[in-house]
Amino acid sequence: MTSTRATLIQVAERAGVSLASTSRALHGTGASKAMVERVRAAAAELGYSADAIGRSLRLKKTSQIAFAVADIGNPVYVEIMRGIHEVLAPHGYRVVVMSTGDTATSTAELIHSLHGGFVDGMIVIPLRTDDELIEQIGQAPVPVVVIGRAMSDRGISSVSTDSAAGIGAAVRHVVSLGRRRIGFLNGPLDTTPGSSRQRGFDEAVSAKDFSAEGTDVEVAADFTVAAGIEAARKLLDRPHRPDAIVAANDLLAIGAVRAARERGLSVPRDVAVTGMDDTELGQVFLPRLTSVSLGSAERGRAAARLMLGLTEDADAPAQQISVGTELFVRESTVDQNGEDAE
Amino acid sequence: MTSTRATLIQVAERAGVSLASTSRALHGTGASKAMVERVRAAAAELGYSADAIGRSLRLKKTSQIAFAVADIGNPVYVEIMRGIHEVLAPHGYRVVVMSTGDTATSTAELIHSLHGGFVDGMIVIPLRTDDELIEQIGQAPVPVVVIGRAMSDRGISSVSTDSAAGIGAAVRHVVSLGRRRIGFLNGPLDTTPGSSRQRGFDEAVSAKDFSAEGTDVEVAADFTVAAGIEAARKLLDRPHRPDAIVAANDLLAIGAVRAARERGLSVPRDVAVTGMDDTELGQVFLPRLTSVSLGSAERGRAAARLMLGLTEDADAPAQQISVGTELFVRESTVDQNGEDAE
DNA sequence: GTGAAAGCGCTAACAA
DNA sequence: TTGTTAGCGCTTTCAC
Repeated sequence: MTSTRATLIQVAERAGVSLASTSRALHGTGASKAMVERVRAAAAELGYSADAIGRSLRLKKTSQIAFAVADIGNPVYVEIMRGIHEVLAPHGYRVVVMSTGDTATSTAELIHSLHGGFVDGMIVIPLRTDDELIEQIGQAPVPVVVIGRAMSDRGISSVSTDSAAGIGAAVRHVVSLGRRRIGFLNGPLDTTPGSSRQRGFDEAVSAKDFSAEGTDVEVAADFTVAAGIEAARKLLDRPHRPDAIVAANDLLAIGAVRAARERGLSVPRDVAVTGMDDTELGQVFLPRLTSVSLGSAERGRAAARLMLGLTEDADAPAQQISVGTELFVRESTVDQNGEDAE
Repeated sequence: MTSTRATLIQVAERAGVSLASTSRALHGTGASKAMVERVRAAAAELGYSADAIGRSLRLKKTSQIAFAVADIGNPVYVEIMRGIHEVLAPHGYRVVVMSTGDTATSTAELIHSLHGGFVDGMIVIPLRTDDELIEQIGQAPVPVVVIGRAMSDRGISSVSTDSAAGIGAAVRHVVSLGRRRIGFLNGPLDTTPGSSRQRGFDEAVSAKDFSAEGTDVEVAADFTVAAGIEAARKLLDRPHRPDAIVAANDLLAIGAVRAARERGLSVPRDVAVTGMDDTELGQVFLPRLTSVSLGSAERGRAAARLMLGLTEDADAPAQQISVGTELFVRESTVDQNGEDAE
């Protein structure tokens, strides 16, 4: 950790040519073969690497994109980040992680911090999307892509997924399995995911081909296993116990499985359980969770691609990408071979 | 996304004072109260925010720290990153995520990229630590903190954890439960975690107070559930089947539970299983996994603190922090109330 | 206490 | 093709 970095001026002196020629020979165009050769050699001898800051100042481009999220650590967000990184890294962009979690920073503050000019754009997953946020994004000095609700009608590029449709798929799946009473285990209704999933359930059970006998709804305090256990107990203790529980995410679904086991109920025999997000957690759970994938990595990739477009033309019209959902059927709804399903 | 950012010069003009005074009034010292007032007002009117790049160039400080890891997405790494972020963010540092995963970039290349000068330091978790890597780190133009093996004797600040001792704790735990035959389910031996955990197991079973009847060892192809199932099957199919399996991480432990269920064995009654890393995955698994915490978040925090020290004095002597391990006893070894333990 | 000016490392417009 | 020079936005000597 002792070596000092060489500057372009030093390379120029070493090569015995001008600063401009040196710059051109290394990055730009219009340098003779001999010049390139000469400068390259000098640069190599000095172990030269272009200074990112000097370059940024001149080019007005940081080659950095921020990824802002409430709680880095949430498996779904991590998966999204992976997708973002996968697309941006090959284009020379670095990903700066910003989190509202550990400091008392709000999403609005994160967006405001963009005025510092340390990134060329921001991909954000807001917990709630209200008018104030939309306003904030409109004021942002760099392109912002939102993952969550569709917002292109408000002039903001966004990536969404039809979680409502995903809930519908889960409901139809358990009904097709012959389940008669469907419980819906949702998270807080005042969140974006909570409200859209509720809508999905309501639509699914009011469809004319919905053939089950009845439904029950329980709202957990948040999207965690603990809250899921709590709420699932209530669901299972209803006079007419559900024989299927559609949960709004995998953590709630795991809570539902636990609550069922507490009561000596077998999953999926007595009660089928579905999750949402298709996390690794759910995939290795016992029983493996039937879950609706919202294409997390793909949402990240899509957002990153939108961002790449915006970095080229910040005033391009707002785009809107919807990533499809997919139901993965596993042991928590279908006893696949009887030996390890419960 | 249309607003343009004001520069310090504009603020100076607006306030009708010099550039120097403006800068001093906003950040520095030695400005009169009236001046501060005046400049603040002008800055507020223009919505001024200092440009991070111009500032960096002048101060030779980016306020960014890189976090480099093979595979962002690994839950353990995510937890570490959370710890890092938690410590660095309040100090005004941003965290830049670098991953060797999706591009063909090696750890060595990531370290080399530090010559670009876009961060003030790097926290890295190398997959393998050989002499070449140590050499590379010695050449790095900014402070580097390694999470993994202890390396302060090589002049590199590092954070480690005694996973060998952790395996020992797990072994003693199952023995204290009265288990007679202990199986060790390890991951690849040519990795840093694999080799130290093997050492831990060997030491534990050769201790003179080790009172079990026998041991078996199986090495999985990698640290995943699938590989764990595979290797655990072999362990369970031995002539003298183990009544306890100590796994080298939570994913392998989950594989062991699965393999046991396949054979109609009950966990923990027929076979007790322990994991390592104490991931959320293990905590919500069914049965909840007894696991040895290696203090992931704390390792991240410790590394971040070391880094903060190094940013103040890059030539300070290399420090070495060891984060303690802790055994969390849960349902996979102790049937806690009979109702939901398996 | 305040202002003028230099310069961090780089690229690009302009001149030769 | 090559060199000279200005300037990106900022902080900090240095004079006053």
